[in-house]
Amino acid sequence: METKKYIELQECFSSYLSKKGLRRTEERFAILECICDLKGHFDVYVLHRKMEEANYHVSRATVYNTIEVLVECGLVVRHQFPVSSQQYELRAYAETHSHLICMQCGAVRELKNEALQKSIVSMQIPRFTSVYHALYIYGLCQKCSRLQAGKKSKNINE
Amino acid sequence: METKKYIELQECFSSYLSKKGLRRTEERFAILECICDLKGHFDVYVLHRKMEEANYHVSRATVYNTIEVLVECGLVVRHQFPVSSQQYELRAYAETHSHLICMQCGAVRELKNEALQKSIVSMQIPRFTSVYHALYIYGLCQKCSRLQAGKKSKNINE
DNA sequence: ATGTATGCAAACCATTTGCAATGAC
DNA sequence: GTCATTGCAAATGGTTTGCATACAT
Repeated sequence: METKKYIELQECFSSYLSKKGLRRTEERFAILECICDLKGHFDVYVLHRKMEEANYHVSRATVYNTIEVLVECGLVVRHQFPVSSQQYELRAYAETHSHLICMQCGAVRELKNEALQKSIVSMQIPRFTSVYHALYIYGLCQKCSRLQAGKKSKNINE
Repeated sequence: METKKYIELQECFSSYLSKKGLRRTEERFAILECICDLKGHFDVYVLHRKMEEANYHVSRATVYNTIEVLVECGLVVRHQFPVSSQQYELRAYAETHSHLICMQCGAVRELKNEALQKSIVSMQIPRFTSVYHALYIYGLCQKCSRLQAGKKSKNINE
């Protein structure tokens, strides 16, 4: 991420911390900086490892704490329901409601579609103040799609 | 869920099991039936408890195993990235890409919008075979929105 | 009869918690 | 100086695994 953008985020984080009466510690800014370098998706393990690799030691507890603050202030997005266990739903229900996620190999790819994003953002929702959204499209990536097609033609004789 | 719909799902599950050479056990159908009764979101804990309450005992391991099969055959949706740990992303990145999820209290509400769903489904995606999608809109529910507004007016004097 | 599926309990691992030491204010 | 934040290690809790038993095919 270009320096200018990082500084904006840093300032945003800094003013959020002040506003909330939270301390501006070296660790917190180091973690935000590391996240900026990671660019895409990450989990605590990856983030923590990256920081160790850069010879910047913070405890995992601090990483969790800082991420929490970053999520609260809206700089970081948590890609999950806000409960700890995995959530499921009958597909029949779920479908009545974009990352591209391959159901086979788990690869995650981003999809940009301005028109769609626009229509989501401009949607009027009663009794809800929307802040941001995430669209996940599940399916098969090109590679797995081909593999599956291969299997299918074999299975014709079953 | 009305009986007719459950039977359809049961048949779908049954034929999937046959096709894959998996056994059609009593437990597997009991679990699917219980999921149909649950209707909305659930986790393994809730599902397992519900079955115990109905005096139908299955081990948690079996619940996990069966859910896995149900996800594979597309009857059940897993509301998460296909990795075990929570995934994060800089909001600045995530935004370039509908459940209504309250960022404050975690309440999850469903939002239906046919036009939007239609435009998502009809979207042409290169090198990806889409199967289903999930749109999460994060923000504040009415209750928390009011609480926050209350706080803000207090904080004006900060 | 064969080998998959189940039940149980132990193992695993991401995340959280408790507490003493540190350091931002 | 005060008290939030950190680091460390232990605890927690959802999920997975190993293995003996049960049962669908």
